[in-house]
Amino acid sequence: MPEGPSIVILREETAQFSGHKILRVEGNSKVDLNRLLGQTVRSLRSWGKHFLIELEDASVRIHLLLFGSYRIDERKEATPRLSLGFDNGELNFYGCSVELIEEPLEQRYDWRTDIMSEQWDAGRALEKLQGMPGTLACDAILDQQIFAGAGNIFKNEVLFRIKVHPMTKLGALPAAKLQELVTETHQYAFDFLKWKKAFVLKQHWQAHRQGTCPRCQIPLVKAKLGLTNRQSYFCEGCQKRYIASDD
DNA sequence: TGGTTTGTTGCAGC
DNA sequence: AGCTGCAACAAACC
Repeated sequence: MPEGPSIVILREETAQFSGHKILRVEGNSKVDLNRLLGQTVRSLRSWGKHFLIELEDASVRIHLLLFGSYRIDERKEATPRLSLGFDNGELNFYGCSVELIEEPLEQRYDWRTDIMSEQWDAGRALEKLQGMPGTLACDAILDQQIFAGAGNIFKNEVLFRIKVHPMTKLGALPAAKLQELVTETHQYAFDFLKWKKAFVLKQHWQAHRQGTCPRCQIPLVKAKLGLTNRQSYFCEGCQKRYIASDD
């Protein structure tokens, strides 16, 4: 469920509720759900992996984390974390993080950082990356302050596409490769969206959870690298580990 | 069958 | 003080 393109799909699937009043609220979320009752949905938005329900005097922020799920006009057996009833259907969330945002969304979120947004600013991302030469490539792609919406699949697929070893420091990358890292992360987001909608996302994985390099036909390396302890899949044959001059 | 995992936070321990 | 690593959450997938 949870990477940026999946949240865009969630936003599209729930568009029917925009402009409708919340007639019923239930759920085991710790936030005060009563205050949502009677409010009209101003807009349904997303920022990175965040799904945002903008109401009249607050917004609800849903983060599906790793295992979260949702149902539209149907229910699962489990108790919903948040269930919203409208005059034209219902929206149920399970196993997710729910938070209330009191301030205006424009104040909280910078959509230039969201890889799925029309306001995505590649130049700004590049500047941020240039300012952190010691950061590993595998950590940079997971940084939500730079690529909001990118996750572990992105990390593995983008580094494979641009033929960069996950342990390469940004400062060691040639300028053109750093630029490629930005453009391919953005490009992969829309490939992900297209393939997920067609139910063929996994078929297009070249490195993530794969055993053999499709370019070199040698075994891929599987290792937990970087600050995040997330699994990396990469090819030691074709993904180059650039070395900085001061290393 | 059960280990793994599209994620993040908070806290214990050092 | 600031880091690291783990628990917690909770469920589909191979």
